[in-house]
Amino acid sequence: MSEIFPDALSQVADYFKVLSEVSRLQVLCCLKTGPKNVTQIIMETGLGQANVSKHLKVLSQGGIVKRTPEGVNVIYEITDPILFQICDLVCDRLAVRLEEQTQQLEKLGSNVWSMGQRG
Amino acid sequence: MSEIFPDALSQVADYFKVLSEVSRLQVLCCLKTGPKNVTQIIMETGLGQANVSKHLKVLSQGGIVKRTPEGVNVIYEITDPILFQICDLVCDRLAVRLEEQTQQLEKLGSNVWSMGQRG
DNA sequence: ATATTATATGAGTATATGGTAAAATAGTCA
DNA sequence: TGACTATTTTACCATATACTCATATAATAT
Repeated sequence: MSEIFPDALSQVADYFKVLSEVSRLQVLCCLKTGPKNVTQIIMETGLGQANVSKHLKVLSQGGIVKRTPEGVNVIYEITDPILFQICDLVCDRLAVRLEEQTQQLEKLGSNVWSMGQRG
Repeated sequence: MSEIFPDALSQVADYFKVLSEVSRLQVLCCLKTGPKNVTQIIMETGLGQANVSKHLKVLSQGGIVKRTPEGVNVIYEITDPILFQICDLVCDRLAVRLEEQTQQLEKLGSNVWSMGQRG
């Protein structure tokens, strides 16, 4: 975010894009507890096999996950502990927003109520 | 990222999705120096008028930007300072990756060189 | 070599989204 | 009211992508 030129921003955008899909976040959550092979990921997430394979490819090419073949299996693991810091910040932000929305709803509710009571 | 259920993850994914487009990051960079109206954003970013308007809507609905009409103009500003912490973390990560890639290229280069010198 | 298991890839479809041009809306002033 | 400016919305096209099914590749064992 230190540059205004689209060239630098596109890399940041690409990073966010990798994280902008629920299925991929599911896979990452699944990998949070440690390295797993594809079959384990498929079972834990409940996603389709080809689907998981493709998402793992995206995550791998995005540098978020490391791929290490091990015999017949392929082990995937999260390369970047910063990832969870990022996700935590987002979660914090979402929590704040949720709280704000709740407060606004309460305000709105009281307005509706007072209007209902009398013009 | 604290939940495994897709329901919670979809909100995180949505947040990332808003940040996963170069044009929107350009707009956010432009707003980094302070609140601006749409015309200013259009001029600073060089993006099309309708395009900027749409992106501002996405940013606004995503809760990343606050919209305040002011006479004929509409002022937009970043609601969430955490945003830049997130972007900074991503930039840090990208920098690390770039460095790793550079090192790998150097290794590769030396290998190629030694192979060229002799088997 | 063949079978088996684990993973990756290709084709096809449905959906989502970015960009642009044109029309619509909102606010202000004469 | 009508003209003018700022912003939003609509219609449309092109492109990207998530998902599934089927097939291909890779590694291992018999």
